[in-house]
Amino acid sequence: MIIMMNSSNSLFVARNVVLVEDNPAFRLLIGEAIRLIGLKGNIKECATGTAVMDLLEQPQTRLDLALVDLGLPDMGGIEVIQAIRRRFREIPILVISVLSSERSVLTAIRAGASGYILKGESAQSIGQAILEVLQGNYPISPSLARTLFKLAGAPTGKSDISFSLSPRELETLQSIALGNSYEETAVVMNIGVSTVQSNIRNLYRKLEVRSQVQAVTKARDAGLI
Amino acid sequence: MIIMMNSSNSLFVARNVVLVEDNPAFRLLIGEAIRLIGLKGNIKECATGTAVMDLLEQPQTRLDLALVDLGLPDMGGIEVIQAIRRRFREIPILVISVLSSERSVLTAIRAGASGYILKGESAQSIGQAILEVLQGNYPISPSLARTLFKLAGAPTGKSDISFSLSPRELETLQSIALGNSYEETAVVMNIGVSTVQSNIRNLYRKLEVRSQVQAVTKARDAGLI
DNA sequence: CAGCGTCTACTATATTTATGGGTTTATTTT
DNA sequence: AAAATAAACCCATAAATATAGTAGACGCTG
Repeated sequence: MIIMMNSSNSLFVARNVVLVEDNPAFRLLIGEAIRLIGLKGNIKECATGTAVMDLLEQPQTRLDLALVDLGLPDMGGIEVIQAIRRRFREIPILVISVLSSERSVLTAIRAGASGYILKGESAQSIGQAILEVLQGNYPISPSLARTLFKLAGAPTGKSDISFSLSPRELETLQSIALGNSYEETAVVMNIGVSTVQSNIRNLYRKLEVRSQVQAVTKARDAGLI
Repeated sequence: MIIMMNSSNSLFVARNVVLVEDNPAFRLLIGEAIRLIGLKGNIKECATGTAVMDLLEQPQTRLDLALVDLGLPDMGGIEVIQAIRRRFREIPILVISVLSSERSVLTAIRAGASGYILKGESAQSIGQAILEVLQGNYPISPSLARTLFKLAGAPTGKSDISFSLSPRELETLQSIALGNSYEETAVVMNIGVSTVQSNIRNLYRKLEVRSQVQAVTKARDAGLI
């Protein structure tokens, strides 16, 4: 787990790094982490998303590494990541955030992050993570590994949209999603076909759809199935 | 990153461990890893999948940790993981394998693995990984982290089943999957409703289904949509 | 208690879908 | 070259689904 620090290592040549972080205290912490691992480079600090955008727009800008915080005052860190990734296809982008939610991790990964580490970590650990992304690895805080496993194993693709279907309506929808007809659904749910129709009608209204396929698709996207 | 070894730590009480591994050399390596971290426990070694099954069938069997190799002589390690997971809902299951493919990692995770480490690692690293799973973390070899990121970010869920739909049949199906009716599909495809019906009928036969929802579901699973 | 939502149920009609029957054309197999 | 196969098209019809109107029983909330 310990990466040897070798002064002849190519990791330690001068590098162009952008640090996106609005909080001065954390800028110091991360600066400390960078010093700890002996990384020499030209470090640009951006406190806002717009500052990053300005930097990316300049044609002469070169980057080898981006360290970005998700919580910025003016725009979402996710958009910043996407913008950086669009401009520099290959560079490592390490997220350093206080946010530990599944949603944060997922959106960051989808946006193009190469690693995700929490701010609770020590300067030493953060430095270690920086070394790893530079080597092409994908460091992640141990407490987030579980989240990552879950995401990898269960491709839910959950959206944050949530529909307030009643229990029976949900059951009805789930039965339909399995490919059951109204009649089959009525049998397995121990209700009449008329009731299935009622349930379907009501959940169609809630989901704003007008066919089984649309309902099932929408429900899948919303993670109801 | 370094976990302190503290003899008063609850990790080091006696534990019931099962080691599933057919190769004697690797059994020694893993035994060495266990000694290195000072884990005391009752270690059962199984060289075959059936041996594990026998063990699981005994009512008095108690387990706190499973270490399983994916390459077994008689049955797939995946099935072993599933069986262990069925019997013991909560225990950590650490995969120790030579297989580094995306597919191996994914199926192991879906089967219920709590960590995945490659056999190329040192006894020290393996021991470290064992400590981590015991703490509820999800250790993974650094070289696999990229795979995990990819899986988490791009939930393709592709199955290897492939159906030979003709181009028009596929188009028809895709239109239906968007929630279009036969009539709407006919318009966008510049054909008659009758033809849509024919296409649908033919692809139903190929997919062996009898409704839109079933067809769309099957096609999604097969990665056609 | 009046109102709202849920769950159940029925009737009735309109629309859509599933499935039967075909034809033609092109490709592959025998 | 004849036969078989599959794609793409059309028609007709029975089955299933969507939509509308209505309504009783139940529980919850203001």
